[in-house]
Amino acid sequence: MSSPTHSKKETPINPFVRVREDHATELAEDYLELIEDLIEQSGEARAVDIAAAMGVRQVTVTKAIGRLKRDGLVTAAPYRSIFLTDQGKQIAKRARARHHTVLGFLVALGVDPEVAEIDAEGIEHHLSPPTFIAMQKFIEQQPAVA
Amino acid sequence: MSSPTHSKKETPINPFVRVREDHATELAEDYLELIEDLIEQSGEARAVDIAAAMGVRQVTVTKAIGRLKRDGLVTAAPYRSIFLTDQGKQIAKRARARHHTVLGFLVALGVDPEVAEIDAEGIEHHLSPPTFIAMQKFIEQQPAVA
DNA sequence: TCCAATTTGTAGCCTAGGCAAACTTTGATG
DNA sequence: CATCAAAGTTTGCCTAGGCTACAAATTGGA
Ligand SMILES: [Mn+2]
Ligand SMILES: [Mn+2]
Ligand SMILES: [Mn+2]
Ligand SMILES: [Mn+2]
Repeated sequence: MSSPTHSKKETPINPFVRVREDHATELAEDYLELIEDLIEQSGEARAVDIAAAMGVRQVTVTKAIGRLKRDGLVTAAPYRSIFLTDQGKQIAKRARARHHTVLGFLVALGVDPEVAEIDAEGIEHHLSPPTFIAMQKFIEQQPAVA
Repeated sequence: MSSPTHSKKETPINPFVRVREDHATELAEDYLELIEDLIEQSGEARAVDIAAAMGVRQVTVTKAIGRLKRDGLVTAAPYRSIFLTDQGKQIAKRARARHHTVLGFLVALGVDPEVAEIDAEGIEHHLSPPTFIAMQKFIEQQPAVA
């Protein structure tokens, strides 16, 4: 047969549909990356610290963690800190690499690092592979900053 | 007095808070731009066309238009087409200019125009003024494509 | 040890933004 | 000018992701 019935996920042609899909996975990616950062930095990820970093209330974190648990991305026991599953770690790793690249790209473009950090947090979820690759190439082609 | 009590809107320092704010205004911007496009192209903006363009059902458009009406950005009477208020037109104009710049930037970066169109639809809502200006400068500095 | 501050959980509320199903209005056409 | 298909509305439902208020558990310090 030509053209397999199911490839991977049918990339939508409609830009607005794509944006909605991007947003559906956004919060998970940001949470997972943050949880890994907290474990790295302070030894564990507590809801209170996640809440402070995300700028939301703890109860909002609790509900989000519940969804991540449901989706098999974290493990969490009551009154205990939060851990990533293998799948969660994979997503966190990719999210971090992507974030790093977008940040580097914006800085290479001449944007102040503080502003770049803020904008990267939103932009990073809306990049097709070709756009991401173009950003990587741009960074490489940049002459090292003096 | 030094530092006025209220400036304009207190730009948040927390990237995640900024992203949430960006998303809160996103749908309005995209709808308004689209409505103006439809009026330009076909003489009027009908819910059925908005729905097709956005990739949602008509009832979803109806509800969204209700929010835009509530916020003073459109006028709409039952079973009639939709019009922008002056405020709605302003937002649409800015959104279109911004969209155009982001698209041009991605193409200048070497991204295929079709892909650029898709990615621009998400990226455009997450740009600080300095990043936007950096994109404009990059476009200008680009040698004209042969 | 114990107790009070911190942290987490629970209950209940809200808005945005999606959907399907059924009903109503409009307007083109015979 | 009656009909009927297309368009729009209404109703009711859902999930995500916010919030407050209050209850319960944990834990470090006296
Ligand atoms: Mn992000
Ligand atoms: Mn976004
Ligand atoms: Mn958009
Ligand atoms: Mn747009």
